[in-house]
Amino acid sequence: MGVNLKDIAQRAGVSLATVSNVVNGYRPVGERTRQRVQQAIDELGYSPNLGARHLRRGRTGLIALAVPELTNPYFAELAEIAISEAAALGYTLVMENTAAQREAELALLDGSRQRVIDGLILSPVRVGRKEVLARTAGSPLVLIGEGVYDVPHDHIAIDNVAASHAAIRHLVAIGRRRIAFIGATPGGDRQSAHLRVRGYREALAAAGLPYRPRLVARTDAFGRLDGMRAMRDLLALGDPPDAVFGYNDLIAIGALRALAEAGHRVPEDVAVVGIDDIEEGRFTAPTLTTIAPDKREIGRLAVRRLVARIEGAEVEGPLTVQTPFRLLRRESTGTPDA
Amino acid sequence: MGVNLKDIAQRAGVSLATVSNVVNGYRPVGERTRQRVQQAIDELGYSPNLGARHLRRGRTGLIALAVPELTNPYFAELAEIAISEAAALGYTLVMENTAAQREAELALLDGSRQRVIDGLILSPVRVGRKEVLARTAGSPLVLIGEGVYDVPHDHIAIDNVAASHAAIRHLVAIGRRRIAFIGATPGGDRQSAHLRVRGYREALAAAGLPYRPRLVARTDAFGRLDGMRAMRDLLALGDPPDAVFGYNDLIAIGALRALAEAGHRVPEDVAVVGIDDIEEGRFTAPTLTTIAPDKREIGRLAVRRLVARIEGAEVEGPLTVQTPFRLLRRESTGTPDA
DNA sequence: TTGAAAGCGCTAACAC
DNA sequence: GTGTTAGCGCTTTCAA
Repeated sequence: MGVNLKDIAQRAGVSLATVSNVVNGYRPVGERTRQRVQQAIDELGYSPNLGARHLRRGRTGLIALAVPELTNPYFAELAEIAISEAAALGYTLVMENTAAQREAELALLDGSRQRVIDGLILSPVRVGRKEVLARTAGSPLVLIGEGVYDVPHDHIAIDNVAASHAAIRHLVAIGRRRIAFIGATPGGDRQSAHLRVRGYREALAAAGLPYRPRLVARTDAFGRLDGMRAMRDLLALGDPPDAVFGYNDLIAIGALRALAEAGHRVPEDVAVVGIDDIEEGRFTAPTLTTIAPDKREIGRLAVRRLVARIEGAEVEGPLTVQTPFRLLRRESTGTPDA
Repeated sequence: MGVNLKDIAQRAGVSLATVSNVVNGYRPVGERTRQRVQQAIDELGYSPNLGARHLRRGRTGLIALAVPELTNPYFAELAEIAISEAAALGYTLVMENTAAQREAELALLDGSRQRVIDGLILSPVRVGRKEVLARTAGSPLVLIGEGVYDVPHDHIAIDNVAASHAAIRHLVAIGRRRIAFIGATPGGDRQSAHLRVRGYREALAAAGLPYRPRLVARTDAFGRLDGMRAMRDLLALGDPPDAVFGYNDLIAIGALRALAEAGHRVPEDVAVVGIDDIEEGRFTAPTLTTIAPDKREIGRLAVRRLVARIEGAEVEGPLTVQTPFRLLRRESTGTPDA
């Protein structure tokens, strides 16, 4: 249907190769020839058939970003950044939704889809080191977020333990003593949940506060509903917490809701902190204090690393990059930043 | 790099065509032969090169979903549905973010990208009938959401006017008289904003209430921040509203925030209604009354229509499909559903 | 500086 | 039921 190289070559009275060279600049073309070709291209409205180009080059120009839940604003915000970065580098980004399913993550790793995409950015939650190592697909892989360590792939993440420390230190600094954590995982999954719990425990210890297992609430998933339910359970304890640190902002927002329903004041009765800095947290009542990862940095770095690997470029620096984060104090801990 | 048809053919001692037939079922293959081929496929770990297949078939297997903002949960939720529906039909869905930019929408319509994708689902906000008609790209187009009418393309949307009616009727029914609208557009863009304003005016008239232009707040964009600012302005009026209808849930949530900051009670002083039924609205304090479009229906229908067009199937029924919606009463209008 | 031509891996029309 | 083969549109080597 479309106009192709041959049409242009005929119209301009040159060979296919010459047209290709005008389009790709693979080797020099005489000025007059180039003009004739360019004119033909403009007149006929040619644009290359990327499928054919990719077949020839052995690449598709597609990279995938696989996230456990697209409806988590954190991933939506990350996706928006990654999409534009990929476009800037001449790649098209395909979104995959693993729905936090182990099979979906394995399928991605093992490349049932892999023949179509040149590389994969994966936020793993149900697979670990072993599964990543067992990967057979040959295309580059960049891991983001969760903690699958000691694998021969690029990995972009914040320092989860340090992030927890920062959150807990803040809560301790405003005088809280019974600090709960919501979002521990039942199984061995969600490495980052383990890391965040570890940071929580370490920070409690550093502050001289006791670790109370009953204040660590497990959840099956990591959405608002999970946070709300867990908070209700915590409030039902004989001696409820005076602060809550959520695995992520959605959980913290769910906790805010449960607290409001139960008539507790935030932050007076209970202070709340999350992680992710999703926009929603700036509009809750009260606004949500959070640990803000540098999403722009994560999204851009992940795409750039992946593309560099695909194109065989040298990548300097270590495989694992820890991106910075900041504590954003807002109303839910009573001490908004300026 | 990968294993290809030829490798399998050699291994199994058959021709390329036979292997292709085993894989695609284009024509029958003898049972014994099929087994030998299947064994070779399993042993060598073959999976077809989709690029080559698509080149041959003249299709890429890619469809695009272009939305004005991926970080609007409405679109994220819609995308999640569309991605899985596309996968079920054997297509891969590519997300495009137009960022509500006219140029981005035009580029999509006119197919600078079009050679790679088999079809496009577009939520237009800055282009109208004329631009859609001027489209040169030949691949199928399905419009969702906004009101670009009288064009020869499938269009899936809710009845915006009727949705407004439902919202306003509800507010009138609970005794509100000074009902504001937030999210009118300055220029000629966002057809749906015009339609929603029209529904608002019609419903006011039907209820015998005066139309007060000062209660219609314009916004540049349609996020939480826009809603918050507009609400602040409305509150600064000599005679502020006793109810607010937001163009969408994000705007309504921004309005909630402004009301909370100003110390107004919702719904006692001001009732609030949005449109979209994003999950966030179930967790705000108070929870948000909203008009809930059937996102699942919209997402699935859009993908199915598009695929049907791509594959040249007969599509019955009219081009424009209006999907159902429901009013979900929650705390922000004081009368939660059961 | 330009042209001719060999495929990339696959499908489908045409043979047998 | 199976094999042979001509391309899909493009890039890139080899020649001129």
